[in-house]
Amino acid sequence: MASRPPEDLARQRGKPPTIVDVAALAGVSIKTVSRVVNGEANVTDAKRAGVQAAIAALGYRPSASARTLAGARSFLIAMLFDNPSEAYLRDLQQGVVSRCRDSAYHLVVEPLDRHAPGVCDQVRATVMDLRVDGVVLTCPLGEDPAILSTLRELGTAFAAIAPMPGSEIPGVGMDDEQAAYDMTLHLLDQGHRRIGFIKGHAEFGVTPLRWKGFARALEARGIKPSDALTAQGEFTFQSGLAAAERLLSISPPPTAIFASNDDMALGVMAYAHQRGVAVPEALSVAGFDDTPAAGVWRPKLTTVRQPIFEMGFTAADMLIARAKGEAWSPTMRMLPYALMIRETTAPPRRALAERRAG
Amino acid sequence: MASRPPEDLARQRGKPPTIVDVAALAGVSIKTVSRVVNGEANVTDAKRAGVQAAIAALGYRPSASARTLAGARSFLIAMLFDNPSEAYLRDLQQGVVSRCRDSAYHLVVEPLDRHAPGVCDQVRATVMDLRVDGVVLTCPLGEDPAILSTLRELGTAFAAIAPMPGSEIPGVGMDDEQAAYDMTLHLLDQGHRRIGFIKGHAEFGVTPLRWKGFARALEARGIKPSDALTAQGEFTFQSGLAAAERLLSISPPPTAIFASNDDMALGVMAYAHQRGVAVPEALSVAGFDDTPAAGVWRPKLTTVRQPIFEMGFTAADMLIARAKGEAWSPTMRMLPYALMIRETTAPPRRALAERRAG
DNA sequence: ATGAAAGCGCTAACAT
DNA sequence: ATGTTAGCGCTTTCAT
Repeated sequence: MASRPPEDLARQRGKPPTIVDVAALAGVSIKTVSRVVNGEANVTDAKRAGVQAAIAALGYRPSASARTLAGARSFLIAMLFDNPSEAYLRDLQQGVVSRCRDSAYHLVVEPLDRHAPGVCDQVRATVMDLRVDGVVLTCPLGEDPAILSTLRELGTAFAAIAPMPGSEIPGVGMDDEQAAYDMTLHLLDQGHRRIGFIKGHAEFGVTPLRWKGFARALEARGIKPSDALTAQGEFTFQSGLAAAERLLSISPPPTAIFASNDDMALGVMAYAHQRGVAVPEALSVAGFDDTPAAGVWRPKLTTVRQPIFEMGFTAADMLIARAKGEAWSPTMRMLPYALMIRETTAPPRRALAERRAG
Repeated sequence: MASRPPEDLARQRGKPPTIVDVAALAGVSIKTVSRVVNGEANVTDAKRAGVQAAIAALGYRPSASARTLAGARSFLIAMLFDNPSEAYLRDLQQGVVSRCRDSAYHLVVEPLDRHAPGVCDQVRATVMDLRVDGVVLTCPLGEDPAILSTLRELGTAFAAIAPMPGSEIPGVGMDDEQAAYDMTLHLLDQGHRRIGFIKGHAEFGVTPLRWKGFARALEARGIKPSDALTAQGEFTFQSGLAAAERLLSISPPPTAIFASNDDMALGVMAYAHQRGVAVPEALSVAGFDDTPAAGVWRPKLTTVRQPIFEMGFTAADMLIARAKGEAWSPTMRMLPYALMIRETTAPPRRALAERRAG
């Protein structure tokens, strides 16, 4: 008997169209359809147009599984994360997905607990089950030796968000140190001399960077960074609040506090509120990130705008380009940041008084 | 020549192990390996153990693509969303992924703009590219006719988060109306009589439900809900702040405000702070959701705890069960909620004075 | 510039 | 209880 029975009829309704259906409609071989779908050369314009028409008519979309099995790519990017900031995560996801859409890629998310015993197995499972084409490592996962070595062992491409500069880890970041330097200068320029600083979570690579930028700016103006005016935070609202409590209890208290991220800066503002300390009149506050909340709270927070969406977009771009076989330069790309000077920073009272007198 | 050349040697390093490698190592056929992997019957304990040992030794994980192509499932769940609350989204994702892990399933995320012209194509692309086994519809997507019909057309199973009760949409939710009723009763019991209410975004199904619960509780105590004390919100901090401004400008002002979600309740607190209105002394505030911020702000927000993580978990569970061929009852599952009575609700001043007098 | 044929790694249907 | 065989829908050679 013939080896292809009522196949084509059976396809009428039910399962989605395949490359065979498209080829039949367009009157070409499946290889030509494949060429058109993948934007390859060696197809005449007429045939290409015909195939495209057939694809549109059938609403054809190639099966990612079949492509994965036959080819070498899965059309899947995985994003690994263990980060406390929901807003940060959302922006990143949005950036990655936005890049994925143009190339029929999709984003698989993998929330992790980096201190749990089974993390590496989790990572291995995701990569091996899905054969993902690349992995986006949300900070601080790009600094995790266990995860990094798991990925390298698997031979999976990855791009870290804000990896340590000079660490040779491919990824996307910004100049955290310079940004912190700039923001500190802004505070200094307003006349602040006693500036409190809240460090980020110790496990994040950006934490020492932001601190360094802060300290360098102080020193540029002949001020020695003081331990008393430095508090350890964890990038959470709660830890910012606690740090503010400590910082504002010393005397004389700082006239400004620079927190290593917005969530902590918001915690500082909440504590100041509680204590009746007026912001920015009695205390200036600066943050880092420019989360949605920063622009919405009153007074509006002065902060550093991180290009989070763009970082996600760029990381996905690197990974997809590599999967397509384009040149892969495992380097760190730097994106521009911006100081968002809003309402929480102003000259300190004393400086104000002196200026009036002067 | 023999038809299987140095295949097995070539596999030494490089590509991941396949079912053939496992079968060879265990000395069984690939079908037996498949049976073990899929937990099917008809394998002796000895063989099963041998296969499991081989799997462990090789670090074998079945290729999802191959399984998809051969079988009928993709081991992928997609989550579609267009929701303003980052914290909500994160909890949901965590819930879904947590259920996925036991079954080698993974989560694909698809942020959408439900008012954009191309949404349905986006949905179609995700489902067709990946042949996802199920879709989680984050509210308010479970009420979007266009998305719903696209999914039905595609024959894709879906579970909505908080679909309208009685709408026949399968999913997971809680009794929003009853929860709002309970919270309102709490306010009433404390002596409040003039209670402001901030409605949620008009496009969300829960919005009229929460309002109804509020109104029903008022009426149970002989109070007529008043338009003047009702404000329209959009589930954002900003809209809560604006609503508070309007509500607190009428005279006499309400002694309590019940916001339809936490972000808006936080906006109310921020406005009250700005105006020097003490919470809860001069104004009680209640929210809905129990986001992380609710337990961390001072004073801590009284709110309704939504089982968001559990909803995600359950939705994934329904979808995975269906994909496995288990019984699929396209119904709405109800999960329990809880009142979190914290620090932002207290008897109103006048009531306090009366009690003292009494 | 185009196509034919051979798998990719699995599961399903059917032996045994 | 176990194994054999035929695809799933594509991409990859390799012809033409």
